Amino acid sequence: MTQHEFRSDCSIARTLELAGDKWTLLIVRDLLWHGKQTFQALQDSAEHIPSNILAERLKRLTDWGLVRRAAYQQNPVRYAYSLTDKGKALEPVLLAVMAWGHRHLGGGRYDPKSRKSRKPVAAR
Amino acid sequence: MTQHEFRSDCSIARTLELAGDKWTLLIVRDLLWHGKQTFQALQDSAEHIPSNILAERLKRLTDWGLVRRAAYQQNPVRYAYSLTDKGKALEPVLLAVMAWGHRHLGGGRYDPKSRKSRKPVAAR
DNA sequence: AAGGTCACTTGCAAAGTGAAAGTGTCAAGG
DNA sequence: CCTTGACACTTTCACTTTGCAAGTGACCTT
Repeated sequence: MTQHEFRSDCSIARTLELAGDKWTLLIVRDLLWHGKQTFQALQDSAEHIPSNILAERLKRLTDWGLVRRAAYQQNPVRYAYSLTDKGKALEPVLLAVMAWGHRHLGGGRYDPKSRKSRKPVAAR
Repeated sequence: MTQHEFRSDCSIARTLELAGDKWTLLIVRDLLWHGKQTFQALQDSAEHIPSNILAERLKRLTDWGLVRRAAYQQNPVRYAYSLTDKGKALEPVLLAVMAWGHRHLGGGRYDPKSRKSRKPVAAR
């Protein structure tokens, strides 16, 4: 991990320096829950992340040790991205964010145990 | 709340459209845990949020119904910001983010029950 | 040789960010 | 009465980030 000057000691402030944007947690979501492993697969998600942003975020997540990149074949070389333990440890964050968005923004819900998604619901 | 076109049905993607930046959750943190109520108090936090950003985020949080603004005195008018139930419901998100940042980025920890902060710890 | 896939990279306009200074309201002090 | 000061923002502007589109290079299939 690159050494980094944090704004403050606050764990929340620090985490937001890594993941405080509209895309990073979606990449983690796809790696953790939706079996996406390749650049292409990540790019094809419903939210249509621009490829330059995806490349930059994967680099950052790799630098910070949440993601690793490995060639899974040669000729042609193809890479698989996967979460490290540090990356997988974000699951409770995803679950809490999802629960809030489901309850208050009417978004869908995904159940990691059954690996199934439930329909969204009207916001209250 | 302003009607808003969400990128997708995903609850996480939706929540990130509201709170996917480096500041929003810190404002919620200060309102929820640190007794900050005024613009000034929020601005004086350790992370030094720029005042234009603070104003814009408070407006957004208010539009989305997580925060309310009320004059607590006249002559001169002074405003107090506070969280609605919808805003308070973000506490589990804050807790999960904080736990991750404490464990993996060496940030400090705050205990809502005792209202005390613990020292940061070296990252592993 | 031509076309296709994958994994990015580049170019560029538009939007967002942040430091600093400014505005308007009112109260208190000299 | 006039200056100073607090509070709650707003404005300005340089700089950075974002996002769309197109391009690149490696390699494979037809």
